[in-house]
Amino acid sequence: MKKDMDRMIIPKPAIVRLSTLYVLLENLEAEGKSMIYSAEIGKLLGVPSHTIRKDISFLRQAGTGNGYEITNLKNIIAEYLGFNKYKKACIVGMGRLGTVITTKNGFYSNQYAVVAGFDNNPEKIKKGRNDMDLYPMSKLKEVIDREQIKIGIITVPQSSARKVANELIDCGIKGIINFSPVLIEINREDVFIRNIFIAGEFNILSALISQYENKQTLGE
Amino acid sequence: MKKDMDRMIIPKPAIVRLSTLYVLLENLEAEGKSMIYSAEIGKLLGVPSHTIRKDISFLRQAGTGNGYEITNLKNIIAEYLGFNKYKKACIVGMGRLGTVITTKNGFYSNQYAVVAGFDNNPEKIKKGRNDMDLYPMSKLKEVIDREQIKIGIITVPQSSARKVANELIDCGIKGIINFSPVLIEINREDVFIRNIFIAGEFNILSALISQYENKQTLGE
DNA sequence: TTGATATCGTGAAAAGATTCACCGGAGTTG
DNA sequence: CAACTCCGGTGAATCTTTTCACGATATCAA
Repeated sequence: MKKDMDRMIIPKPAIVRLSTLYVLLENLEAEGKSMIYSAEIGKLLGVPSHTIRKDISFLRQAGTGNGYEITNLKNIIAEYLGFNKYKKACIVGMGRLGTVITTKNGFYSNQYAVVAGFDNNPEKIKKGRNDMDLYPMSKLKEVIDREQIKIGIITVPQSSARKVANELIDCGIKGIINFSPVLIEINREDVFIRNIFIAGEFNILSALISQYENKQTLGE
Repeated sequence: MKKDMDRMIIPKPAIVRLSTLYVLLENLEAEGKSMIYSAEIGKLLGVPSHTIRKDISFLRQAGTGNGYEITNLKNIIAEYLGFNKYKKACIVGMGRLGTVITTKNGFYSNQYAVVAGFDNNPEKIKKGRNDMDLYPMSKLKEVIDREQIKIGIITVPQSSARKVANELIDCGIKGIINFSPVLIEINREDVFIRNIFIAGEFNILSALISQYENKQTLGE
């Protein structure tokens, strides 16, 4: 029953899709649904059903041939992709955005826990409005080590984002979600950065829309 | 001097990179820098220099052979990708996240304007704390038509996200930035959705980190 | 002007991701 | 227990994207 033996490398886009699928399955499970078909998933995710089947087939252990059992599929994805390994995160920058993001109001899954918040403004770390512990920046390494945190969120202003990113990496953080509108230089293949770049999203949409329009015009 | 004639189709990932590059160039320009090399850009964006050169070469009109003039490159990208076409956006959901995102605190580029905010809670649209006009949901179509808005931001709770997305699309919106933690069904190729999915980002990082670790273990 | 150096631009090769098409197993029906 | 239908699984074909390698062009110094 070779499980780890032939664990192949999954295309990155497939990882991203499966990660999203996982959240979808969580939602469906909460709604009380128990089975789902590839075609249905595809519709919900906006991708063709064969893409879904292929993605799932990379896991090499899923279905029985007739639909997917939601809880089971969810667990297989979590296990295969290692979701259960790194559940703790910390956040640097307790301004308004940082506070909103980490408030348990449904904008982040309760599967993960943001266990520590940092800011170098003492005022910001006084307010006990959050569900997590707040610390000054000087405690960064201590807390990350103690809590074994591997994921960091950056919500500091532009000017200090890069510095903070480097500090996090030095403290052993392996994954960063960056909300600050600045690009972070990465030159280590063992650290992953997800830039959530609101200004960039506008540009991307703008470009996609007008590229689509051009295509239409050319085609006619 | 055929410009539009041989306008080729640019790979989507290249569009996304160029869109990000644009924001980088804005930053650099603001810092007073005037020239930049592909290697430098690559370092800042975390991609190899040849990828940058290739991306820029899709534009077919850029360099002189020795570095890029920042302002010029910026303008070429904007022109080619149509950034100057759709600058107006609206936002639905004036809760805390919606308010933070649209506050001019540096989290979104001043190149775009969120000109209207909607909410169906009359309380939320009373506070004059924002820089934009606020309306009840009933005015959606009227305002979108009048202002010729093509981009919409969704910051409503999970339960109504899908409904809101459909309403926006019905009103003629062509690009959506969705912050709600729910997947939106799209079955129109003329509407583009960018899901900013915080819970999903955690999963993705978690998966990338553990996939990396597996690779390391296998390789040794 | 000439040579040396640095950097871009791009066609072609390689790698990577998606789509296709068909096989086979699981339910279902009579 | 066939026969039929519906789906998932997956190798192979196709399509897309990235990487490579090298010719061409600009810059600078002497």
